[in-house]
Amino acid sequence: MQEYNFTRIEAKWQDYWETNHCFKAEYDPNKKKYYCLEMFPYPSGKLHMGHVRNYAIGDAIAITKRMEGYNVLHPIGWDGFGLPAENAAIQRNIHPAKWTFQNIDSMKQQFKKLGFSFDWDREFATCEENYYKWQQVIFIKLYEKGLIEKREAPVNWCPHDETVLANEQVENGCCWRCGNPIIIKNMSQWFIKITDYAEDLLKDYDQLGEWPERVISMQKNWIGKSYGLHVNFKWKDKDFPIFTTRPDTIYGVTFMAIAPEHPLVGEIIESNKNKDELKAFVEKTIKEDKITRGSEEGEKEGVFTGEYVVNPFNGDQVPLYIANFVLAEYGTGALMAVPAHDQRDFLFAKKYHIPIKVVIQRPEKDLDPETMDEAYVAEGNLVDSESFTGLNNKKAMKKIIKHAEAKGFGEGKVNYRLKDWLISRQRYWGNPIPIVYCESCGPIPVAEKDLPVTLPLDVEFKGTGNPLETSDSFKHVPCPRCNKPSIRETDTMDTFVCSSWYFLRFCSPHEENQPINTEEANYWMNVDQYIGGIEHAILHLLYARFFTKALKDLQYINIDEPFKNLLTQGMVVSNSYYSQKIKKYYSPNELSDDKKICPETGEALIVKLDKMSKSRNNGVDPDIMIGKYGADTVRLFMLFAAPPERDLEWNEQGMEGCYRFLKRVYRIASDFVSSGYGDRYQGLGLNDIGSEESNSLNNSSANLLRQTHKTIKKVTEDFIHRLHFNTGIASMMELVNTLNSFKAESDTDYRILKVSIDILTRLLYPVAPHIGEEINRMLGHKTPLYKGSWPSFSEEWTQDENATYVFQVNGKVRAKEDLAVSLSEDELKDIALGHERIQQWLDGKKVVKTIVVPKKLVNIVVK
RNA sequence: GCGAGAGUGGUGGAAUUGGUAGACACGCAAGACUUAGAAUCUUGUGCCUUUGGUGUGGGGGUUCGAGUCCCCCCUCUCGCACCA
Repeated sequence: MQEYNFTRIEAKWQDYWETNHCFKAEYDPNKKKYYCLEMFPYPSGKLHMGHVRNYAIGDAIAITKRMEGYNVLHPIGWDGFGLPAENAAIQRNIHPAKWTFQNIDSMKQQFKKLGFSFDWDREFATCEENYYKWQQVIFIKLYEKGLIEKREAPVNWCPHDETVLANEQVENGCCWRCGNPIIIKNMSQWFIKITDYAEDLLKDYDQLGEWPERVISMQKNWIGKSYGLHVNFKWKDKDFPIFTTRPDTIYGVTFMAIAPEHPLVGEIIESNKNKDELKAFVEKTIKEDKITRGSEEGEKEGVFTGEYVVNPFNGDQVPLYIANFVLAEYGTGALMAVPAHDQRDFLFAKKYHIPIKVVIQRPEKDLDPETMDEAYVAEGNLVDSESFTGLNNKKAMKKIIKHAEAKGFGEGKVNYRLKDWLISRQRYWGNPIPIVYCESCGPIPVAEKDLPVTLPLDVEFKGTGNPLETSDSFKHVPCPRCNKPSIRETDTMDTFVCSSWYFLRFCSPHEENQPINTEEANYWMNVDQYIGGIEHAILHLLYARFFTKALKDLQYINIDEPFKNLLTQGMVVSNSYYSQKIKKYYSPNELSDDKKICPETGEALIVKLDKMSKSRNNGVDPDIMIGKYGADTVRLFMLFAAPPERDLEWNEQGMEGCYRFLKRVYRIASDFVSSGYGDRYQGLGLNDIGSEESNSLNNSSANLLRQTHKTIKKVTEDFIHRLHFNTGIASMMELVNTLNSFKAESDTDYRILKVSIDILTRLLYPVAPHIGEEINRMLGHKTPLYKGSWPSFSEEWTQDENATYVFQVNGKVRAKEDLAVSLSEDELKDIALGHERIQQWLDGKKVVKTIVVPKKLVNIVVK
């Protein structure tokens, strides 16, 4: 018997796959395609277990689909631009490009050691000229189409990373990357008009296949569509527009509120005698960070401006307040307030003694501003609303909007919470925005023949300011149109732009004349299965959906949605051990066996499950695990321990279990080979077990044959239809348990054994490919499994001859019996009723009813 | 507050259509082999007062039968959150 030597086996097959380019995907319109893609990694330097899980899932899918006969595209590349490279430059004086490519090299080695079936011939990094050049071309096309513009706006500025951020990249008022609070600044910046596509983004969810409900709901939430009335109030002679989703309450407006950041604020407070006081309030509020202002507990504050605004519906003059809770970026930055029917307005009115006017009365007709202690927000009939009085408030909405439209002071409007995507970044290690500013011509795109605009080397990384500003050779260039000395844009693009179309470039990565080869992209797209972390629910997934739509409108492709099916895998988590006293996370290896006591202070440590990370000191190094157990075991465990969408708890003992399983598989196969029967049955397949032969089998080989068919059925269902690898693997373990105790004696037994091991090998291949190929070769197959086919089963052989019937009395199990499935309902009934153990329970009772469920149970109902 | 998801043995998890709850694995226990250990193998393992009772967060309901369907409640995780 040979030992399971994973080191030798894995090196051998990895070498074979690489040398023979086994997973190279070829464009062939005559073949049915399958595009399997995992979110490409940021080259941080080392793979972590989260990566291993992500790619183990994707690879299992890719391999299965190949075996099913699809032409599979399974590419890999690198999200090469980004801030960590620049930070490394500042801290360690290494150029971002060098740092990035070194990291790519080492991660690539790790990928190879894991044996993933990527098409390495399509590999690229977004920081390579041949990629970012084409992104600059796309930028210019979008710019020329009016989908990109530069404008002055209040934007999110991260003082720590010294760059602006898109709305999507601010979490709870903090930078998504470094976690420091952001501040709002007015700056002139580049925006991509994603808002033009808000409606398409909402509409096309129905083109998607399997997407997690929560991702869609998060996106819908983010886009934030609402219907309402855009109406012009009047301040002095000026229009004072607001947006409301409650036009039915328009006659109940008793004050107006405006955001402190609103451009009209200066003018409004100009003539006030308490001007300085008002100014102080505005400045104080703007300075407060977003978290305080946005929190629920945050006090609602405002100041009266001394000005009045006129309601165009009834001519009412209502006081105008500047209030801290009004958002400058939503709607028009000002709002109408109806204290009687909006809780926030109600609290504000009470605080500042503003009148309350009821315009919706509930059926009891008892609403009275004097006695109300909260706003009435339910349905009712309008009162005090001129010609609309008496109408149900919901029905009145449309009529009120129509009225405003007829009178010309307002219109029905759809409002979105989604803002345009701010893509400027004041950083070096990103794709340069290909624009030159000329004094006479204005902003001019760089000519395509001069692309790409490359990143200069004569820059300094000082840790303050944009390093590109320090490069004279980069900044000072002639105008592309008139040749006059001009200044080049020094902002680079948000790295999320790079990841918004990489899946399209994978379809034709070597295309030399355009960003995307339309024919090939139309063949491969869309991505049939996309796999990645939930953290990109809004960011990357929304941007990529938008980009796909915009590129369709530029006629590069003919599809609306990039990702047909999305799988968001859970995190890999493990226990973290935290000492509160010395504020330190311990690695499990530093602790004694019970892991609960701090070795330095003796206090009880805080133990909890956390996402694996460096900062919590609870990470497990994939390299060490691969060295100890082999890539197949590591991959198998990642798939076996939990279904993909759930968080996976790291447990090295679980790894041991998977390792034992593979060793057992290997032993069974090598025992068979050394039995001498291996050679005799070369080429023998499952379907070669003839029906005559199969009818004359003894019990144990008939069982094995049946279980083999059943395992194919189960694994097919789990791997292909449900993507629940854990249960498919479990059923293979059951088969192995049977094989383990199977004693082959006759020639027929050996034939069945051979076929069963063969099938097991093929089912195992997607989740443990090295050992799969090795055993396949050991069994004498000349064709490697990567060219093999997915096994099929015969339905007939998945059916047992006998089933364990449960006999119940009044729904309680009282007896069990193995019986032939061919028995009729009446026969079953008789057997159950005549059963000794059952009769005890029938004694003195009357049988009311008997239920027979084929192959399952007989339930006798008695009184 | 709104939205989504989850709650099953000592642990990870299974039960796809209402039909034996706990597959598979870990752990644990006993045993075999061994001078001993490691490895491997065998057997057992929800709980209890065991011819039986009880059990899928809690309470009710539908049904011959509920982890699964319906109603109410509790807890946890994630996302959004003054969105006018």
